[in-house]
Amino acid sequence: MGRGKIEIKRIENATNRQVTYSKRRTGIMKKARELTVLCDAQVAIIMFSSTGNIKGIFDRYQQAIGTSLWVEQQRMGEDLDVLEFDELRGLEQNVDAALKEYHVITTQTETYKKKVKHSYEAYKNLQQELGLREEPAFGFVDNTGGGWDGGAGAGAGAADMYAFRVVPSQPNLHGMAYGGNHDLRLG
Amino acid sequence: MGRGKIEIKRIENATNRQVTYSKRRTGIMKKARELTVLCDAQVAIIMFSSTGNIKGIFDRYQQAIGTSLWVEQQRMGEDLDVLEFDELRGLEQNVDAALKEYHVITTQTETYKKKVKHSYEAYKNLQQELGLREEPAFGFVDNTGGGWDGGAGAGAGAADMYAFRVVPSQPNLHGMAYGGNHDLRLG
DNA sequence: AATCCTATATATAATTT
DNA sequence: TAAATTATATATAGGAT
Repeated sequence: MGRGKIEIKRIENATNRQVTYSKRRTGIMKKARELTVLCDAQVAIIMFSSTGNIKGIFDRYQQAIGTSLWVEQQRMGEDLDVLEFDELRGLEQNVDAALKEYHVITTQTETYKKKVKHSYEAYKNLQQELGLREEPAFGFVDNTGGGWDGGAGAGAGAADMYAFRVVPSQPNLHGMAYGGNHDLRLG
Repeated sequence: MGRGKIEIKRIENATNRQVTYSKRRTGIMKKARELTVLCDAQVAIIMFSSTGNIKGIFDRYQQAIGTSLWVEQQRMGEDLDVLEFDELRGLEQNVDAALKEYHVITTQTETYKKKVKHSYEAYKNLQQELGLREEPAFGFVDNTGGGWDGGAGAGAGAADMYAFRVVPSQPNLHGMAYGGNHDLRLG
């Protein structure tokens, strides 16, 4: 897709890798946005690039907490970025941080909202039937508020934004309380 | 990108919409897979198409529970699908179901695993500092098991799979127990 | 290291099978 | 309908700024 054909294997040169990441990320996000519009679909994309420099990360962190750890945009078709890093903690010796980028693209319709609600109920049932026992450590969150309909009657075709972030813990699927074993010792 | 140029707006014809969804989904997944390889990045994509017929959905559901609600693949660069639907529940009148498709593409390195662990710790701290209070309803889950390193020493470059699914609830960020108000009444 | 610039590689809309 | 085929629209690699 360019002047030359490239083999799909890790780009060893860090600069080139970052450039390619940036370009291709843009491309994927564009396509995802198109898909949401064309097919009335919901697409959520989370990308974690393994590159990124500490200065840039720290700058973005400061900017982020300037408002909130959540950086939300309610306009449809916009991207959403949330960043967090380990520099902040300083509890380990690792020097270069993970730059995490969260992107969510979504189209929200009343019809969809209903469907999600139904699936949610169905899923709860399935969990019981299957007796799942995993204790997940991360959480995909719906930040639209307490309920599925957020406010008043809500006009058809209203746009909402779903977002993702890392959360500290979750109960297991049988109602266990928060506070399990999360001693994340390395090696 | 085809015989004719199309305008980026909802495709009204349901058949065409589904065809386009399918084709473009394949395209996006391919690009995401390439990105993970080229840039040593982690990319998670979740797509919810609003179309899909009941028969096909039910077939896929049966296939899914034939093994597990989780359909996992440990090979790197593979996709992951988890499906659930509201036909199963039948608690509402809605006829056509939401077909949900979860796709996760990931490259897992020891370095990355460390970074995630650090970010996780950092995030916990930030949450306390910011006093976040949201009670998310969905969860992005890490299904690699109890800890970050799953087993023994673990060889460098080992591939793990992160997956996403809907979970029934989460505690808030201050340690509240599972079992809050999740009465999802519709409008 | 971002942004612009093309030549080329890919994705895909329309069409055919 | 679904799958293969193409003509065309887009994405992007490599280069210049």
